[in-house]
Amino acid sequence: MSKSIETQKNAPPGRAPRNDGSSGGRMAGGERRQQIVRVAMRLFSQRGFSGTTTREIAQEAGVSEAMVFKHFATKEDLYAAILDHKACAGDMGDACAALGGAMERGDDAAVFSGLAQGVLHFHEHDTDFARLLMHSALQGHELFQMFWERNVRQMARFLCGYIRERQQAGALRDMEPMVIARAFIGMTLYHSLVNIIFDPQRSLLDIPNERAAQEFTEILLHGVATQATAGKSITKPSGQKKGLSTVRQSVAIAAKKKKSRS
Amino acid sequence: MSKSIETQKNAPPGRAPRNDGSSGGRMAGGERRQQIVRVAMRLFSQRGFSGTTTREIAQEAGVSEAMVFKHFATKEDLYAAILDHKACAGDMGDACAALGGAMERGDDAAVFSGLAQGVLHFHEHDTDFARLLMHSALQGHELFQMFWERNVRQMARFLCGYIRERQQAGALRDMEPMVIARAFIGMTLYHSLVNIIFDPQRSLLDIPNERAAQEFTEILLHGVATQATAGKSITKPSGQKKGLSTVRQSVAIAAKKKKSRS
DNA sequence: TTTTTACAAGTAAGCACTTACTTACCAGAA
DNA sequence: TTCTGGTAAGTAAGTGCTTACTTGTAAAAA
Repeated sequence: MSKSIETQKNAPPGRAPRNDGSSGGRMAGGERRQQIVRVAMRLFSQRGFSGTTTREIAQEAGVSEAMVFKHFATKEDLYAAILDHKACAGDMGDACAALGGAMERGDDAAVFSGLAQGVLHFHEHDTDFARLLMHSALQGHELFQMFWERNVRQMARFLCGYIRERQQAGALRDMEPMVIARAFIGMTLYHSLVNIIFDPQRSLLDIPNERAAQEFTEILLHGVATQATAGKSITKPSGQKKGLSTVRQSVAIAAKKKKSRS
Repeated sequence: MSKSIETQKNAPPGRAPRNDGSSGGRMAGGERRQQIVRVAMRLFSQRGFSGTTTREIAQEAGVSEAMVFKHFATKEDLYAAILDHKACAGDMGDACAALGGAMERGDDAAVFSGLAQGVLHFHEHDTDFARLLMHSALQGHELFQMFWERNVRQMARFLCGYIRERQQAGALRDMEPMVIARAFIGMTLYHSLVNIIFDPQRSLLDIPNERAAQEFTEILLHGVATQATAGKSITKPSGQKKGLSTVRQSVAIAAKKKKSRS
């Protein structure tokens, strides 16, 4: 829990709070700063960086434009402050730690399902930040790169490590672990994107996060083919299937060579 | 390097050369219009709508700003023209038609793999449009809504129909078809998004589209668990599983009522 | 000739950011 | 307690620059 910088300092000494800041009135510097950040995040996430004016931010925060520039030297600085603060906050370590037990038990369903639920819940209860991230990704902002490195990439590698272990234990099939990781993160993250951005009315599919996580896990682990078909399909080498398994074998070999990558 | 590339085509018909279109010179109205659209799409996709100026567009197209407004009454009109043109062009009917053979044969692997390849190739060779779509989705532009209705939603419903058929034929397990469709489209589309936007250097995973399509299909149909594990997990009814299947049954009933597609 | 394609040179509005000034708050001297 | 001065929180009204969009005019094509 890094309660970095921000506020803390100028403690209001036992005085009447006086002011919720929603409009007009005076506020302690730190609080006002936080409020501006909150408002700015909402607006940036809705309209994008260049689609949001500093005047709008000031207006919604109930202060004059000059106040915004008292706290942040430039508009870009304000943007960076948001991404910076949030990117560092989301640690991803907590999420992984919560899965520790399931991992040691080798309970794959719990591991994958827990991971998916973590991601889905995070996005659901911080929609603004998720949208902001998409904006900054499209914009190619360097702070998105940072977020990608610190969170997504880390998670993918972590998941890969677990998958490799389980493959060696014989519980998972011998496929390129990163492909499996991408498939699962893909189902989950895409589902979030649809819920948040593409189809917030959920006109196509409207299920609670827990169930989505379970179903995706079920699909990842066991597939959607019936067992009869599954067995047939795996053992029987049709033309196309043969091609596939050849590819897969060469991949497995390549993967072993590449093992140095941590 | 800012010299606009574009222009090549429009054969000057044995006339005074005069014009390569790159700067100055005359062009037939329709061609110039198309060129402006092409340039605008590239810029909008890179910097977003409000991040792109009409001056930049004119400059890159090798004309004056006034020309842009001769062809498009407003900047918004230009934006709409792009989305409109492309959204209507991508028919999704072709893609589905190409899968017809595989569908009649009941070759699930070919159907899913073909679909994934279609999507992956489309995004790869029209990266600008994919990025533009993301921008317009975030912006909540009405033309994205249209694209979603006409393409993504249609594809999802189509896929659902196929999945239902195959479930009734006993080839696929009895899960909510839309969940399966979302899972598969999710793997595929997320993979595209990573390649195009999040990690264009492909630092985590760099495989050709054909292989990605095959591997995702394999995962969807058969899962990643080994068969021993798979059998155990499917037959053994844990508490969680029971709850899940109850939900699934009610869904299946609802699905039967809805069945209009033949 | 007329029509179409083009652009230089605008204009008014909007933008990020600044300046010069006012107000609220609180510690400590009277 | 009551003054009082230092300072942080606040603003109205700019600054100069950029933006989307226009106008008037020239010239190539038909």
